Amino acid sequence: MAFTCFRCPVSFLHEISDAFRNSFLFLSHPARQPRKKGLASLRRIGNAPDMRIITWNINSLRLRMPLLARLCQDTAPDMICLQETKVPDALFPMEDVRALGFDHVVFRGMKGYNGVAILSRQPVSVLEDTPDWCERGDCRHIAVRHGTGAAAIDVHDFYVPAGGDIPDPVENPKFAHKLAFIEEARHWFSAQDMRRTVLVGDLNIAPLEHDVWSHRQLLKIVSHTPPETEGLLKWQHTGFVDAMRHFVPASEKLYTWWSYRNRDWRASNRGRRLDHVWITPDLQPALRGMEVLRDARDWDKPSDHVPVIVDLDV
DNA sequence: ATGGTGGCAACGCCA
Repeated sequence: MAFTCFRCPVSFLHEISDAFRNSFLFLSHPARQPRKKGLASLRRIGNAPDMRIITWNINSLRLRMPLLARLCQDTAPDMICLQETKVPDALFPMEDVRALGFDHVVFRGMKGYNGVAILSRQPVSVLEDTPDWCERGDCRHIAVRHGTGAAAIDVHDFYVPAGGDIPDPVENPKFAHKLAFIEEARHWFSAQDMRRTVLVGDLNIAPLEHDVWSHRQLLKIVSHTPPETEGLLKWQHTGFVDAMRHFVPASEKLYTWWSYRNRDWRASNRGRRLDHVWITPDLQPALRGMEVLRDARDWDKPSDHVPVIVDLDV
């Protein structure tokens, strides 16, 4: 890649136009597996949804490929939005991902850090007209259109900068970058005419009091400081509603991340809700269920984030 | 108040 190109290239699996090959591919993959009973607690009503989307900061796709396979077996998602894939595009494990039944994959990765990917069972097309946030060439956002015409749904997958340790934009350039990122995102989305849009990802901010284990003790901790939480809510209010809080009242604790640095994450339960699912209000009637897969935090060599599942009847 | 762990990639960064 030329040094002058700050934009990471978007790579995607070429559509296979031949009908015979399509049907062969379809048959060569296991049919969509039944939803497993382990999700009995899923906050939903009725039978299988039309579309199950999962967002997960996987913290290295290649290292945790077996966990991704398990996630698919257990939950049979239609689409998975990953963050922190930590894999350059040239090394993306396309064959492994296809073997899980995702024939339509888009990704934007770089060496060592960041990286996002969307895995889909059904065709998607990349939304090309998205900014290079803060002109960094970071791989922190990718978006697709699923379906066509009036039934189309746009899905944005974000990995917001963590922001370092010191909550001061003057002292800490990483914190300044984080604030600039969410401000730029707010501006961009406020200018969009959004319909049937889902925004998911690791937004690295826990905006509500009960999105953290101790509101008082975390007010000066990056991820829960007022400039971040206010900035994130302003971004959300450009046209989204919080789909997770649609199911879990704001008065109830809700976390998606537990630090590696806690000896017993479940006992101490010092969690934060850093991962989010937002939808435009026209999709609110389609909301069928949501689940934070807490058990994934105890899988072998876990990510510090757990998957969040949302079911839509679209 | 401090330090605790993990991934990547190379003996330090980032989270």
